[in-house]
Amino acid sequence: MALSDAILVCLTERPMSGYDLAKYFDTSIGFFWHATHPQIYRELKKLGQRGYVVSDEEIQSGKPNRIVYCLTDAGRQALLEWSRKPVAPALIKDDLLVRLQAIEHIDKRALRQQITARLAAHREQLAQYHHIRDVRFSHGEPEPSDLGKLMGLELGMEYENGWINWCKNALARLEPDGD
Amino acid sequence: MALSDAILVCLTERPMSGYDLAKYFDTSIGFFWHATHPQIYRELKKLGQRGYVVSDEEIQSGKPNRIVYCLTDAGRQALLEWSRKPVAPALIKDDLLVRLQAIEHIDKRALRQQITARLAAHREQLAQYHHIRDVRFSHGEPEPSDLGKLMGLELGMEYENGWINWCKNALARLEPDGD
DNA sequence: TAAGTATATGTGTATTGACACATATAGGCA
DNA sequence: TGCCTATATGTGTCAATACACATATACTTA
Repeated sequence: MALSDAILVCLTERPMSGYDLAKYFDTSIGFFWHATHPQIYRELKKLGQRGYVVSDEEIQSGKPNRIVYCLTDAGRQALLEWSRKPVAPALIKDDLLVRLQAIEHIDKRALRQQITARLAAHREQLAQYHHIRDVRFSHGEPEPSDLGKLMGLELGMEYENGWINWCKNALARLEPDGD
Repeated sequence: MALSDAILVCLTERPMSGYDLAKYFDTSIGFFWHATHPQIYRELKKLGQRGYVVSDEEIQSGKPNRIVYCLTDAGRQALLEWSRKPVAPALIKDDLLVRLQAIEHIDKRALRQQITARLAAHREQLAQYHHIRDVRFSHGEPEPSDLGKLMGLELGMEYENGWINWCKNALARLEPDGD
């Protein structure tokens, strides 16, 4: 899998151009999957060849024309079939944890600084999730189409909270030493 | 980065052959970084060319000879320099969360099954972390060289607990609907 | 006027990673 | 005897990913 599927998921929201998708990947879905624009443009072509999307060129004066992609019935079917396949849990795959395994062979001062920076980064990310939840989901029950997005946010919060707790404990453990 | 650095980290533990490393990547460090054996063998050659490891062939009768790799001073230096570079937080990158974004276009029954399976998988992983902690780190203060490994385990527990909480809430949210 | 930023689409290439295939031997089991 | 598993090292190849480069225009700011 998976970039192709992630794109199909995005296009259930609304028809989008490659540029739109690239921006979308930098925000909402980008919390759970990443892609650069060359990747997206190439993948869109493949999806078109498979008949999962159709493109429509929007003529624009001055700026380059937008090529807007739209899901086909075959694309929706592919998405449905993909959603039935089992998913393996993603592994953590984090540099910082790898470094920790060789704690006696690395620069401990740098390590403390990195954990401090991480703590700040995770707090900021958590604040961003809270902000999104407050502006989008604070008005009673979410609409059924938004439920998944809210659940995604909640996982993000769970994840960031876990890291924040860990960073605080880690710093407490590492502070005592002179270096 | 990073497979090369992960291998250097492993070799701080003890000299290892490619086969040893592949097994090591399936257990301890494998919680935070993954690698297949062809990848490891190729990377070891590159590390040798850079002078970060030296190899020593252990003659064995019958079985193929083991080529055991050992860190050099240059390798230790490279590890130290790597440990000073800032690390970006890893993103979550999880299929399940991507699917959730298109919740109205996927198979909801399959989704519930997948979350149920995930809950079980995360509980099992958590139990494994607890087991490792109990057998390796239950005897008072950990040795300095083991501190990082203990901290890694703790992050793993934080992570699995977050997922477990989320799965339980998610199932509660999804159950009510007939389908 | 020059520089930077946003819009919009691509190519070219290198690195990484996944996975099948290949080889060789010893030991256990049916 | 045949098959599977464990030990041990590789090659060959394709897909996925990252990143630099290329192009074209409009608008804003110094």
